[in-house]
Amino acid sequence: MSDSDVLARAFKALSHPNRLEIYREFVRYWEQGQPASLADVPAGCLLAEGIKRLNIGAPTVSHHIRELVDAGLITTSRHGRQLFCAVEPVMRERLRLFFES
Amino acid sequence: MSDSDVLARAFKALSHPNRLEIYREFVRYWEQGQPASLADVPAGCLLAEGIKRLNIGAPTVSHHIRELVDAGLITTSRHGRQLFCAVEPVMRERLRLFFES
DNA sequence: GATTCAGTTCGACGGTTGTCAAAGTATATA
DNA sequence: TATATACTTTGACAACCGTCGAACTGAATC
Repeated sequence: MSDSDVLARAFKALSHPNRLEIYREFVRYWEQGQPASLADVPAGCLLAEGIKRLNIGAPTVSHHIRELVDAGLITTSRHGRQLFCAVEPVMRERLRLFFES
Repeated sequence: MSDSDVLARAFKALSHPNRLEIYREFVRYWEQGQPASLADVPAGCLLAEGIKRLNIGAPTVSHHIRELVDAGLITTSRHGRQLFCAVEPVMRERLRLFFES
């Protein structure tokens, strides 16, 4: 896959307002050094609020998250029945560099 | 329009490999301090090569350029019958900052 | 083991997108 | 004025996308 294809795929993943908002929510947690779960978690790292506000169903969120993963923008890990998502810093830096002149 | 909507629209404009390649071609000229024309120009600032290689028709290129303009990524100016395109630095910087942590 | 919970997969539907051919517009040139 | 150039507009069509409801999976809890 060419460089342009990789970048275009990442931009496509961020090209829908809802998906972009989901990514931003993960960035917020990531900047605090915490992964985010899709559901409420007792101790601090709850994600739900930002995503619940979007008013989209669970299947749609699941679909969006897979696109973010496939584009290399985030990674996921499973703890019990919860899915935790974390920003992929290498791709983030790669995208930042694309806009640097 | 919200911040996320503006960003999502810009990412959408860059989400297709052909359109991304067109934008990159403009960036190349812009970094040399030159606007780029869609057609061959005798004196240096010819754009054609990069875009011709994509093998898409003129109507499609025209359509892609309008999307880049509408997304605020480039500006255009007309000189005679040629259209010159230049990167919009403010939007470029805004996108760079989005990926800065 | 039955039930709840957190997320996934499937199938479907309406809306959007990338592309082209054909026709159109506006500017330059002969 | 006639012709060529450099796009643009229109209309069409296949492919793709975001969303949902319904059914499913696997892990926790009763």
